[in-house]
Amino acid sequence: MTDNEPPGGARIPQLCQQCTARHKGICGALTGAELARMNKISDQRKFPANTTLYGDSQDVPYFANVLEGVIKLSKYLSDGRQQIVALQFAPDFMGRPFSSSSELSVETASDVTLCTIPRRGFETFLADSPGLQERLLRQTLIELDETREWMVTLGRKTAREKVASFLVRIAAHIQVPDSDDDSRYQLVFDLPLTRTDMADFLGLTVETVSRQLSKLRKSGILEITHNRHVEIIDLDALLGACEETAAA
Amino acid sequence: MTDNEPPGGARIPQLCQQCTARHKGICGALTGAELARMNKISDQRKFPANTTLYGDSQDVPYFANVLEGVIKLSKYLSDGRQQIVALQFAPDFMGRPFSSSSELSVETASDVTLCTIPRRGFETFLADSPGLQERLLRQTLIELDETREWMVTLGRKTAREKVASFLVRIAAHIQVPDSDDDSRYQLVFDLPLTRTDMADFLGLTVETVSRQLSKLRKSGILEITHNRHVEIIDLDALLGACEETAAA
DNA sequence: CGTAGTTTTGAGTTTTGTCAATAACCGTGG
DNA sequence: CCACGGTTATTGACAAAACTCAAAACTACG
Repeated sequence: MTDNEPPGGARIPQLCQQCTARHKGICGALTGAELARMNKISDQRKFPANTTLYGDSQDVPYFANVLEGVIKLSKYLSDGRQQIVALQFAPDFMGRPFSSSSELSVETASDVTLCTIPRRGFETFLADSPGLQERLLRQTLIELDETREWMVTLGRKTAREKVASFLVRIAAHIQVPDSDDDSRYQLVFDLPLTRTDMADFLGLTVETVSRQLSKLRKSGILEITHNRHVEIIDLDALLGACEETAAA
Repeated sequence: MTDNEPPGGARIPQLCQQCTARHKGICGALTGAELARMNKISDQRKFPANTTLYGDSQDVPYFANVLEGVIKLSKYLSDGRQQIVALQFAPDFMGRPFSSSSELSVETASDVTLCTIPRRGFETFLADSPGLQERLLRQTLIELDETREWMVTLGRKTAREKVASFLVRIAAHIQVPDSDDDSRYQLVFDLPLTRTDMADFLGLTVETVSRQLSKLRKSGILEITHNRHVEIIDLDALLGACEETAAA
């Protein structure tokens, strides 16, 4: 592929063409020319699992599209209790424009590839492009919806329902390398979180998470090998376990 | 005050001038001319406590600024378990542009005054005014921050900490009629929620909420009369009770 | 193979939930 | 002003769910 700019300046950069985020992510709002400009200031970077990208009370110095892997956003109480408040999967957009008063810690849960964009550059960009701003508003509203959905899980579900809901959530969002299965749920995947992280996402203890997983395993709903590798055997039963009716 | 339009068309409508939302709410982003246009299609309306403004899975047909009172947004599980996912106080903006896939029920918790704007009108407005869109994005991001903050309460705090956190939250947000006290927290106020609603916001049962309130009362941190009327006696102790360290 | 880190399992305790009874509050009408 | 009925809140006794602490099993990796 040549690098010649066509007269209109609307060529889509090579890098962005391959990028998953091109279709569903924030960049989908951009014109070819804008993409080219964005591409100039953005940077593809890889991080190993369990890297702290950014700690408390500091502004993240860049925005990013998650291209691969899972990011966890968490909050801490002063005595160390932790709550994971969001997981971000590809092609989610990561970052908080207009600076954040909320103190969040941003860590990679698995190996992660990001397309990073320096904060400053992105914010001028945002001011120029109403399309981008609308896209960002839409994505933020969706995140808000999902966060509220998870509040129901945290506040009102039992340990069993929480664990089942977590597995379903992962099955719905995770990307499995060379899987041609693009149905609604992945039935086979590796958990991107340790038991401790799962507990911190679900508002439970490690032991409770482990016990509930064991029960799901023993009742034949799923299989777990090597701690992380999950196969969902009975999807309907798992979906049912996300919200069990008292009666019956 | 005369009603003559000045040459520039930038007069601020009488109604909006008085409106609380004028300063902090969504309308602060508007120019005088825009306010006038918005004012033509908006409508001030009062609702008694415990009115369902909008039920599940329907789009709210209007947007609104909350001028007075408290709105609760809640979600239900199929067996009736309820979780309140947000409380909206004046001058919050209420509504979900671009339609919502999430099924929310919107009810008044107290008597409420709204400045309503028909959905259609607001959305064309939004498309025209980048300032409004940015304002909306900012407010949505703040809501997301607050929701995440509350997730920590739901997932990781004890019953006592939850109840204390709730009281502090109310003290920080509620408007008290003819109070000249504009400090950070109102020390005297009426609870806008029943014990049942408090329980549904905190992920607890009514009985647990009641017991924790009794304990706070008996330890001299606050007084409660007529069920709803709260006086905070020892604010520091209450703030401390929001996040208690294991040690000690 | 051995070691460090994770996960699972067990036993006992604590917190919170459940069920049931009592008490307080609110509006209405005598 | 007080009595009444309906609703809402409190309290108690008990049960269940989830947590804590401790030990054993598994996994990954040198």
